[in-house]
Formats: sequence, C-alpha cells, structure tokens
Amino acid sequence: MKKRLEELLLGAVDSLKEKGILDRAIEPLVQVDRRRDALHGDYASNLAMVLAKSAGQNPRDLAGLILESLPASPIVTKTEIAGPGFINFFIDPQAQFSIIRQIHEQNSQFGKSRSGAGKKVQIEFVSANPTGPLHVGHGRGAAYGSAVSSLLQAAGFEVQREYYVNDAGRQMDILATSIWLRYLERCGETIPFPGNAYRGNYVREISTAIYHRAGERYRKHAAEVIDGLPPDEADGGDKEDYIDAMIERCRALLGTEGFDAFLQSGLEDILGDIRSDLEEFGVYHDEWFSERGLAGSGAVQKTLEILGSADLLYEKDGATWFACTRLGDEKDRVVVRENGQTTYLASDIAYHWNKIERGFDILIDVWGADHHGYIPRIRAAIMALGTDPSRLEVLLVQFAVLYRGKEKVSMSTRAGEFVTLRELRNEVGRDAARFFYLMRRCEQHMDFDLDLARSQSNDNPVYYVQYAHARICSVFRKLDEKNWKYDPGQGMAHVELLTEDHEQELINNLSRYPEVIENAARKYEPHLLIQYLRDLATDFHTYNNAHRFLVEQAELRNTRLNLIGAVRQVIANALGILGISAPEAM
RNA sequence: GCCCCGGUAGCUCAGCAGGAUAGAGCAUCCCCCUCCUAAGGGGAAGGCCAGAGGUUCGAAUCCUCUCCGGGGCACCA
Repeated sequence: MKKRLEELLLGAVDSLKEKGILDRAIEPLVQVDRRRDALHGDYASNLAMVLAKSAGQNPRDLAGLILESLPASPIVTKTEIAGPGFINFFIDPQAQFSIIRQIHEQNSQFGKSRSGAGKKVQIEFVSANPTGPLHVGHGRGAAYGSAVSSLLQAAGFEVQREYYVNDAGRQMDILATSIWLRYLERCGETIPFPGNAYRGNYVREISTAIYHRAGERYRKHAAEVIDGLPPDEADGGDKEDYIDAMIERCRALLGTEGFDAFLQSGLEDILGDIRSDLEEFGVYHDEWFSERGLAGSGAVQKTLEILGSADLLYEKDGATWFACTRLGDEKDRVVVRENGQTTYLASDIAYHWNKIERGFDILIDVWGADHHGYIPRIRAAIMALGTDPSRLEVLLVQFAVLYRGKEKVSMSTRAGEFVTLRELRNEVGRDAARFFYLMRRCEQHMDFDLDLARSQSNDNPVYYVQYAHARICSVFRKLDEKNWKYDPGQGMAHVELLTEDHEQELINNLSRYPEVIENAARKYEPHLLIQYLRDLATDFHTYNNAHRFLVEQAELRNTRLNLIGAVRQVIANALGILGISAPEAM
C-alpha cells in the first residue's frame, strides 16, 4: 500500500518535471507515512514540504500542483492538503480488506520479505568463554542474537549463526589448573587455592567426576606443587604471576597428556552445559567455531604474515605490535607477546579473516558493551586485510541488572551470588525470559525485574500477548462446541461487513506487520516487534470486549472469524521470530 | 583525561529515516462479567522530552557544549 502510494507520487513528480515546474535534476526521496490520527487520512506524505525550497514554491501550492498531476488510482478515495503542506490520502476500505485474504493465503509466510535476498549474513553471538556456565548477561546476548537472526531470515537474508569457542589460550590453562587443584583437594592434599583461579562450584564437580573416573592417578604431593612458587596476592605477591607459575608447575608435573586430560574434561563438560542451556532457551547455532582449530590450522601465523607484508607489524620491547593507529585505533596493539605466545587479538584477527574468506556479505558481531573499545582494532584489522570495514557490523548489548522487586540482585562472581541463565530460566520460564530480554533496545541498560517476569498476573506483558492468541483459539473451540461450521469463503465474500472502528483499527495494524518486520530487521531491533505485538494484542482485547464474534448471522460471524484468525496468525508469526511460544490455551 | 551507552509521566520504557495535540505498562482514582478465559476492557489524573546554544518551514528526534548515571581504556580473553 505504502509502495503503491509512493509510486503514484513519483509519477506526479515526473509529470511536474515534464511541465518544467520541477528541475529534472531533483530526485526527491518520496516518503509516505502512516497516520496515527484517522482524521488525517490513512497515509500522508511530506513531499511538498521537502520539495518546496528547490522548487521555489510555497509548500501548500506545490502540494496542489502535485495532486493535480497525481495519476488516478482506484485505491485512493480522497486526498487533501493539510497543515503546513502535508498530502493526506484516504484509502478505499475495500482495498484495505485484502490484507485479511493475504494473511490467510500466506499463513506462516505472511510478513516475510525478499529485501535481503541473495545476501549472506553471518551473525556471531554469545561466544562466552567455555570456562563456566552462562550467566544472565550472556542471556541477553543470546536472546538478542537469535531474534536478530530470525528477523534477518524473515527479511530474506541467508543467515548463518555462529558461536566462537575460545578453547585456546591462557584462560583455558587456568581452568585446567583450577580443576586439577580441586582434584588434589579431593585426594586429600591441602593447597591454598589461587586468587586468580576459577572458584565456581562447577569446577569442583568436574574434578570430582575425574576423581571417580581416574582415581588418584594424577595425585601429586602438595609440597611438590607449591615448592618454589612466587607469592600469591594474599601473600603480597601478584596473582597473575602466581597463576602463571602454577600453570607451568601443573604442566611440568602432569605432562602434556595429563594436563590435556584436565583441560579437555573441563572444556567438554562446560561446553556441553552451555549447549544444552542454549538449546533449552531456544537458541541455536549453525556452527561452533573452535579457536584451537584455527590456531592448529596455521591461520594465525598466516594472518600475521599478511599484516607483516603490508608493513603493519613492528617489534618493540621484545613483542610484536600491530600498527593499528594508522588505521584509526588509538593505540597500537600487541599480537605476539614477549614470551612468544600470540595474543587473543591475533587469533581474533585470524578469525575475522576466516569469516571474510567464507564469503559473507555482512558480518555481525554481537558483543557485550564492555567490549566497545575493541571495535576499532578489529575494524583496523579488517581494513589491513584489504576488506571494506563497513561489512562488519558490531552490535553492542548493554548490561542487564537484575531486580527482585526494588532490590538489586548482586552479580558478583563470589560464591552463591552468581546468577546463571539457567537459574533465571528456572525462575521465570523461557518465554518470559526471552520477552523481557527483547523488550528493550539493546543500547538501553536494562532493569530486569524478576518478580514481574515471574508473576502470573496481568502485570506481566508476556501473558498479555500470549493471552490474545489463546483467546482467539478459544473462540474457535467454542465454535465447534456450538456445532457451527467455519466458512472462510463466505467470510471473504462479505468483508464489507467489517464496519466497526475496532475492526478498521485491527486491519490497519495487521497491514503494518510486513513493514515492522522490514524495519526491525534493517535496524537490528527486535524490540520493535515486541512493541508491535503489544499494540496488536491491545487492539484485539479491546475488540473482544466490545463485540461478539460468534453471532447468529453467519456472514458476519465468518467475516469476523476471518479477521481474528488473521490476528492469531500474525501473533504466532511474530512470536515465532522472537522464539516465544504461542499457546492455544492458558 | 579519552571513548561508548543512556537521561522522555511518581516507576520501567516506546517514540519508526526530523512532521500535525509527546505514547504504553505499572502505581493512584472511578467504572464494566446473566455473555466466546476479567491473565481482559473503558475512563480520570499525571510532561519546560536533563540544561544551554545551533541547523530549518518544523527538533524529543540531527550538530556542539555542560551537567548527571552506567560501562570501558592490558604483552587478559
């Protein structure tokens, strides 16, 4: 509808150009907007105001000229010039009704578009380090990333969802060491636990499992373990130095094979937990990309060579630096440490290079807000590798703060206070968790109210939307109980019976749906879809309260059933994209 | 000090790519089930869109500065 009006206006512009009223060089952006107030018609355009200056005319006069040149169309019943120069369009109700038929024909496909057709998008999200369970912060990224993926798919893009598994590097070494130390405790050794080791309960559980499996095979005497290590933070030393020395000791005592056994158990256990957690949350990844695999393939070295041959690497203080200041970053960054190990950045550059080579048109990274400083160096790397940096889109998700009523829930990692995604899901349920995560723009800091999300009451916006769907299902069940037959064909033949304001309002909102999808996908903003759902649900509840659907008169009944059936379909489609269920009864 | 995000009703937030009288939900106050689930609906009240400049026909929306919150500035990942 919008597009058709825009075409009409373009036609008018062309003919004004021929008449010499408008300069041929002008290529106006023709815009048509929906009007909120029915008084101003169904759609309006600001075209005359936009063109007024370049045409040297006052906007209202120009609007008149545009209307004179506007090609005739059966869908437009009336036009008017209003306010400072708006052109208002009134649409033939008959034409508006066609949306109901369209929804019934397309069903679950309704609302999808082809605007992204032929474009391959890769979206990487969650990618939490496999050193512990997902917490509520990861949950927001997971909900957001998966909703954006579905949204892009609905807009026609070919989407690949990826999880980058940081299974290489120091953090994994710390994990393996932490597990081993807990294992030694289990064996009966007394060793002070390093300040910088992982102290979550899951570490103990993993070590216990190893103990049951392997017995005391990996046991070493406490004295042997701590002998000659530098002081830990608690003893006035440096916790980083201490943990590094402990890792070395662990490696020396266990040998590569033994160390890897601990590392591998930890990785498998935690990654398995993350996978099942995400699956239960309705979040899927097409690809789990291993950092270790990347390093093993020699890709990191190769990428460094490319940077080197582009003359973007230099040596200083025994380390190798990436000269990213030349490409817009504020500092140069280390890629190979003094000790010869490559940094996380080096792998990440190689990883992005790998993504580019896989042939995606758009790369999306969903990151926590704390990573924003990381963006310039990745962009620099992409430029250095000869790729247009605008192909990389980084979406930052701000933090979520949990509240229980008025009380802020502490997010400290210290024992017992840590809130995992799994705990959140257990407490509020999958649907509410997703809905609440997606309700806000991702740039918005979020206050997540656990009590509200959990409440089974009308305060809870999730139920409000789901209830609209369930209510419609219930109407169709009641229809069967009355032994009336639903005849969609008869309804379609009598759409003109939908004369109530509430019905017009609903139809109007239904026809907005494809635009909402398009818009939300373009802006990566699933919250727009939630907003829309709340509007649509409100319209339905209002309608439901004011009118009955199961009336005696068959034509009217079938017409109304067609309308609410369409509402049900659209709600189901939208909830589907958001990964939230559409219950048939509540 | 520099960088990112935010500052809209008592609270939590929308406000689409500048457009016509700034919108929801919660909380407050009134009202509505003989009827398809009241997990619903109708109404009232509530605002100098943080502040100051600028851009223009027109600014909550764009630009600059200031103030107030949150986060980030590693040879960690």
